[in-house]
Amino acid sequence: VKKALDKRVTSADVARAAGVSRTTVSFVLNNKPGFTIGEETRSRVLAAADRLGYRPHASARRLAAGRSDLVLLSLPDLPIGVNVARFAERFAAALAESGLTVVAHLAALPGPSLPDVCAEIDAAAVVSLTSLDEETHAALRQSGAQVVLMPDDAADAVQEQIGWLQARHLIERGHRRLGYADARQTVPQRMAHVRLRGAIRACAEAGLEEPLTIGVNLDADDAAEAVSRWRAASVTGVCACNDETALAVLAGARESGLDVPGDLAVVGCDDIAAARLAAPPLSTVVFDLEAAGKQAAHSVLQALEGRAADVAGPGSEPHLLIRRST
Amino acid sequence: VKKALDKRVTSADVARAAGVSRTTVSFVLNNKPGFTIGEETRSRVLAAADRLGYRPHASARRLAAGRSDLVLLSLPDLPIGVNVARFAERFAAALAESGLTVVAHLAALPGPSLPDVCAEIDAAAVVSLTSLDEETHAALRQSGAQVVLMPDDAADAVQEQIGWLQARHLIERGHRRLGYADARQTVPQRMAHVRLRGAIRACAEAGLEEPLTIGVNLDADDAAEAVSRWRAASVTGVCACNDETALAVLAGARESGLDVPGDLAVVGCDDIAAARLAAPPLSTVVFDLEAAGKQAAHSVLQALEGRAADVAGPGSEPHLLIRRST
DNA sequence: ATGAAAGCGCTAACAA
DNA sequence: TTGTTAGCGCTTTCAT
Repeated sequence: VKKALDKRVTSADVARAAGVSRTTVSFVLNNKPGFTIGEETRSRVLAAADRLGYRPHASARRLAAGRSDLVLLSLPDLPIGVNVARFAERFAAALAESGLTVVAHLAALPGPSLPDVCAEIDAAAVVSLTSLDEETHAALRQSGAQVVLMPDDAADAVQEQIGWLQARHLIERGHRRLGYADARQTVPQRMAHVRLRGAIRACAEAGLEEPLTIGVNLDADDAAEAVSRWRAASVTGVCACNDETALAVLAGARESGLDVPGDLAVVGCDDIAAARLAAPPLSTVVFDLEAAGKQAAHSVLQALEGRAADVAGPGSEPHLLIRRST
Repeated sequence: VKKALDKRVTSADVARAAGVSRTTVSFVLNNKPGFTIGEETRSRVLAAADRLGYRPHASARRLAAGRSDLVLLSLPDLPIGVNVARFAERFAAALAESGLTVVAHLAALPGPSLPDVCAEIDAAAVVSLTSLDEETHAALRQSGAQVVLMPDDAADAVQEQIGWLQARHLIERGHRRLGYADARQTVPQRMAHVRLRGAIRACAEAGLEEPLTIGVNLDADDAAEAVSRWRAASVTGVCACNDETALAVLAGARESGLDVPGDLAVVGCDDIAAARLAAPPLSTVVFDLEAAGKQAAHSVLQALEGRAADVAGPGSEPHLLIRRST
């Protein structure tokens, strides 16, 4: 038994060690459907591969086979919250079962563009959590991606619905002039705009002015300033683009000596743990991306099945609900 | 001009279109050091490549060149916080400048193991944010990774130091019996144990009993129960493994009608926004992973320079400091 | 049931 | 300065 430390173990090495041809090795290791492998040969090959610590060269395999088992998941924003985490969890679980390998592209980081990364790893499928423009989409297809999945209009509608729910929540409780707290400090949440649109729609439907939008840092002093501007404009209820921003507004109101929700009502979005633990607990819109993760995985699988699929559809309709705490 | 929609554009196509050989194409596109390319030929090749929308087949390139420009960043826990985000940001920025492509492995997700993923994408380097056991490390090397980077003893020492700092903070303020709040609900933070060790050491140094450790869910009721157990054991100060858990303890204390920090002092770790926005604001240990990210990138680059490097060293010493709020 | 041989698309000596 | 040629490690038809 000789241990080679410097050179890669190739399938030829395994073949030699097992006294068979490379073809046989390939058949055995890939469990080829044409089940023509003798039991003794099979185990001999397996043993040799194991003993030599053989790992097939993935790039060579992709080149020869002309297909890839890699799925690239593009995550837009960087501190990754629980919602996206749950999405990813379901997504990965479903794909793992089919032997696909998921790697993530952290789009918020500096570096090569999504199509470049896709090309570099030679992914079979790309799933993005944000809509891609036509150009990017074309580039992805050209990069070899066989299937490209992204939120479609339906998914956007869900985001819009979130803003709508927030505003409705406040309007139903008698608020006639609303504010909207946008995140200023963090990486701009790409979905914030869509949500705002929903809030605007809710106001319009109720015959109200559209919300007074103010960018808020995750800082009590800064939020206090925003709060005073809202107060000056007779705003009594504020929708925040996410829970962290909502917590900032809460802190700002507290600093201004205001009672929440008496003087100022706040509703967030995401249902992060910290929001539930705040005093008073935040009202927040909960949306469940788990189902979407599973569905996205199925779309990918189905599309890859025929190895010829195109842009696939929605990420399903997450259950939207508002958790009332105030 | 013919547009082929079904077949991949290969370097041969470009060569044909430009009326040169594949070698020339390869040289031009890779900007080979042996700068022997005529200006006219060069532009002709570039034009043809662009016109055909040529993208080199990355797998084929890796196979032929025998090297990879992929770096796999393994992220252990899934909701990804700001610390790790900042680390990744610096890390990616430094590597992007050198033309390396970073993709992330979300280790918390179900699916193939790190070595498997590494092999599948054929990464040149792997960086993990948690220590890898000897077996995994060996598997990674066998998977073709030329450099494997992970927190070493020094990095572990930093984590331990965090726990120590938390405990010291409380001890210095006169607390003689400490509690430790471990996360129960979330994916077990792999570093929590190391931190706890630091807290234990601080207690030992001060001649105190070791902290009473209780697992706490991110839930006020559950935390309230933990709080009453601590109170029963005369605990007056609690170190939490992270800020979210600390917020839960805060909520639990509030629910029990206790004054913070009067009746129970709490110190977290991570300095998340929500902690700063809580009432009262949380004391927390801040540690800065940005420097570590940059340093990790440099280690990778240096190691890859000689394409022969081994396990590299520390992730530098983050600046540790405690933000006192109470 | 197994092996021989022809590539997959690219790079990199070596010629010319 | 450019083209010829020989692989990289694997898959896969086609013989055997």
